[in-house]
Amino acid sequence: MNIGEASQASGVSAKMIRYYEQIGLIRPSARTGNNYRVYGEDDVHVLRFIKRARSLGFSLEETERLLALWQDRERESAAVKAVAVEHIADLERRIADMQGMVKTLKHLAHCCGGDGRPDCPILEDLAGHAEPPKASTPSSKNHS
Amino acid sequence: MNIGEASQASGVSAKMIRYYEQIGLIRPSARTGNNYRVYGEDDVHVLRFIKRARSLGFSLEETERLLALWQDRERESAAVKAVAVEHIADLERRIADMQGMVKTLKHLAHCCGGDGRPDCPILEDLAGHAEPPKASTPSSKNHS
DNA sequence: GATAGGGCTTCCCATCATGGGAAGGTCAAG
DNA sequence: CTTGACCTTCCCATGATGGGAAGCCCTATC
Repeated sequence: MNIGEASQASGVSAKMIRYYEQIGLIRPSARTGNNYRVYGEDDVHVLRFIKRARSLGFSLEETERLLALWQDRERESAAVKAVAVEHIADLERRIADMQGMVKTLKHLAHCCGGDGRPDCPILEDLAGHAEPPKASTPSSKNHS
Repeated sequence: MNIGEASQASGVSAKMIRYYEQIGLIRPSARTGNNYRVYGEDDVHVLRFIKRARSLGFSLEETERLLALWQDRERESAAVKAVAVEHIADLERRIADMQGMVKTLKHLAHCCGGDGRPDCPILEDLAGHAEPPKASTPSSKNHS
């Protein structure tokens, strides 16, 4: 199997497969005479494992740990669970942060007329109790 | 005011102040004879505005738009609200994504014994219906 | 006056995971 | 033999931030 076929079969882009190899997440694959990478079914399973882990939000580092545990027949499921639980906590922290933002923003947006007038509680919040400066941003932005 | 003092006063690191200047988010400040950047109260207000916007999750690009609107006396509050509303939608999308992950992970973690035995539904989920390969990850990781 | 320390300057590099694209080799079909 | 679709490596970009080096400047202390 070529890298393109492995990519198709696993859903991981060829670019990423090479990258994973480069950072040592997966082993360097075998090569054919023309220097093409060759993959087998096992490799595709590994790639799918990685893809699934990524889709659950695990970092590549965590994915590496999970991959190692997967291969270890002597693993204790507690070790796997620990990785998952920590990740859940991280996700929940980030969710809470974003929910805080949403709450504030919704309140401000609710209070904002959203009409043709310039008065805007959103800007007032961002500004604190300060007046806008005369010209603080580069007014002439010739970015072509 | 030096950059260090402006940093103190605004809560934005000196490094970031220079960066914001570099990317054109804020104007290049005046300089003293010794080439030090000098800031005034207005600059600090702008930095605080940026900081507050960032803390609400706005990207620097969105922050730039908000900053421009802040300075524009002729703005329509609808324009500001539009930026905010779009950002809220983005946050809610990301929150929903993460909540999906959390839901799945919690279920899996709940089903996992978390004990000394190797059986683990978390790994089973990640693996699909595949068996772990003999050796897919670099086993000897001499990363010092 | 010399020296030490702290602040400032610029410049380069690292993060994390991914994509884009160039330059060049290889293969299969027409 | 050409064309097109692969593959290879290498470099660059993203977004927002931090780390750190080399070198200049100012002030306080001895």
